[in-house]
Amino acid sequence: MSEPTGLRARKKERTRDAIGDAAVSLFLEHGFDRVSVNDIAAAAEVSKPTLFRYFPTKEDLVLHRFADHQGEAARVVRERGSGIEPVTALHRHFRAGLDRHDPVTGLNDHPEVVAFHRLVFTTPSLAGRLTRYQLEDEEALADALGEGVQAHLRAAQVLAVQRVLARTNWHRIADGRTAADVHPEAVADADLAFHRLR
Amino acid sequence: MSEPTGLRARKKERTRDAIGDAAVSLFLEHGFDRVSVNDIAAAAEVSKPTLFRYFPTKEDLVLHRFADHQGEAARVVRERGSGIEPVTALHRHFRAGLDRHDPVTGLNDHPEVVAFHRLVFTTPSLAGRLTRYQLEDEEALADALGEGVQAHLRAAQVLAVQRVLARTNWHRIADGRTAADVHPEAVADADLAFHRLR
DNA sequence: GTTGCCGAGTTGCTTTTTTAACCGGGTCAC
DNA sequence: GTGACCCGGTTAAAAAAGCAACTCGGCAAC
Repeated sequence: MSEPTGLRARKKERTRDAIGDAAVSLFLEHGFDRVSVNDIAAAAEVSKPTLFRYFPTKEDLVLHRFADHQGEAARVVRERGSGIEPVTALHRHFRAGLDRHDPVTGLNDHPEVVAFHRLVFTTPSLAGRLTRYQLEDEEALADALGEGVQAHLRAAQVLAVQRVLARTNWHRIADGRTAADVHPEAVADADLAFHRLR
Repeated sequence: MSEPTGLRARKKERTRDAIGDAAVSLFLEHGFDRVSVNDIAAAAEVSKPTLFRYFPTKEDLVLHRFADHQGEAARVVRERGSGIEPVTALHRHFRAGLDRHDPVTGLNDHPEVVAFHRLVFTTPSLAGRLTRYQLEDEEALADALGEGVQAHLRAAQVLAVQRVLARTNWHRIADGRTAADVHPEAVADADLAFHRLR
C-alpha cells in the first residue's frame, strides 16, 4: 500500500501522533483552556518548538482530526466515475460515511468521540478556527465543481447540508441514543437533503 | 537522585537502551555471528551510523553491560573510608555484590543472565574483547592503589581473584544449582581468597 | 583470478530536535 | 501603574539522527 517508509518518515508520523493524542487526551480531561502547550509538549516528550513545527497553533492540535479530511469533498468530486453527477458522488460518499459510523458524519456514539465533539463545539476559539478549515474546504470543492459564482454557490450549499446533517446526528446521540438506533433517520435525512440539492 | 535530566539526555539514554537491549536479545536468540549490525539497527529502529555512535564496535553491543562496571574497583578503593585497607574495601564490595546477586559476581541464576554469560564466554571475539576491558580496569585500579610495579601486581591479583570467584560461581549455577543454594559457598570462597590476598 | 556480494565501520550532507532566550499580550499583586 | 509572572508563539545555534555512498576484508561462484 503505502508501506515503503523510511526511518525518518516513520518517526515523524509517530511524533505527530504522540503530540496530537497527548493534546486531545489532556484537553478532554481538563478542558482546552486549562491545558498549556507546555503541558502537551511535556506529555508528548517533545520540546515546544517541535510541537509548533507539527501544529501551527494550539487550536490545530485539536482540529488536525478534521484536517485529515481536508479537501475530501473536492477529491470525491474529482475522482467520481464518468457519467456520475457531482452531487450523486457526494451523496454516496456521505452515506458510506454514515454506514461506517465515520465521526465526521456525527453518527458515532463512542464516548471519546462524543466528548471530542463537545469539546470542539463548546470551545469558542476551536469552533472559530474550524470554520476557517471549512472555508478552505469549500474553496477546494468549488474548484472541483467548475468556475464562477455558480460553483461556489453549489459548494457552499453542499457543505452546509453536510454540516447540518452531522450536527443533527450529533444532537440525537448527545441525547443518549445509540448510533445504530439513529442510523435509519440519518440515512433518510441525508437522502432527503441531497435529493433536494439537485 | 539523578532525575533532573533534560529531554535530550533522557532520549539518548532510551536510544542507547533500545539498541543494547535489541542487540542482546537478538544475540541470545540467534547467536552473535548470525546477527548483523543491520538487523540490530532495524530492530532498535535507528540507522547504522547512529548505532555506531553509541557503540564503537559490534562486540561493545554485548559488553556494555560489563562496561557499566568499568572502573568500579578503582572507585571502590578511592572512595573507601579512612583507615580501611584497599583489599578490605574490595572484599566488602564483592561480598555486597554476592548478597544482592549482582550478575558480575556470577551468582545469579536468572535464565537470561545465565544465557548471557554463556554467550559471552563461548564467543571468541567477545571473550577477547572482554579481556581488553579488564586490562583497562586493571590499569585504573593500579592507579588507585599507588605507583610502580607493586600497585600493578596487586591490582592484577585482585582482579584475577574476582574473575576466578565469578567464574566458579557461574559454573556451579550452570550445573543447575540455584543462586541461593550456592551463596554460602560463594561467600566462603570469597572470604578465603581475599584473606589470602593480604 | 576476478567478479560480485555481504558484513563491519566510516564519511559528508541534510533534516530534525533540543535548548535557551526572546516577543507581546494578559493578569494579578501591591 | 508597574513589576512579576504565565501563555502562545518564534528565533538562532548546536546537538543528534537519518541517508546514501563509501572503504576494506572475507568468501563464494564461475
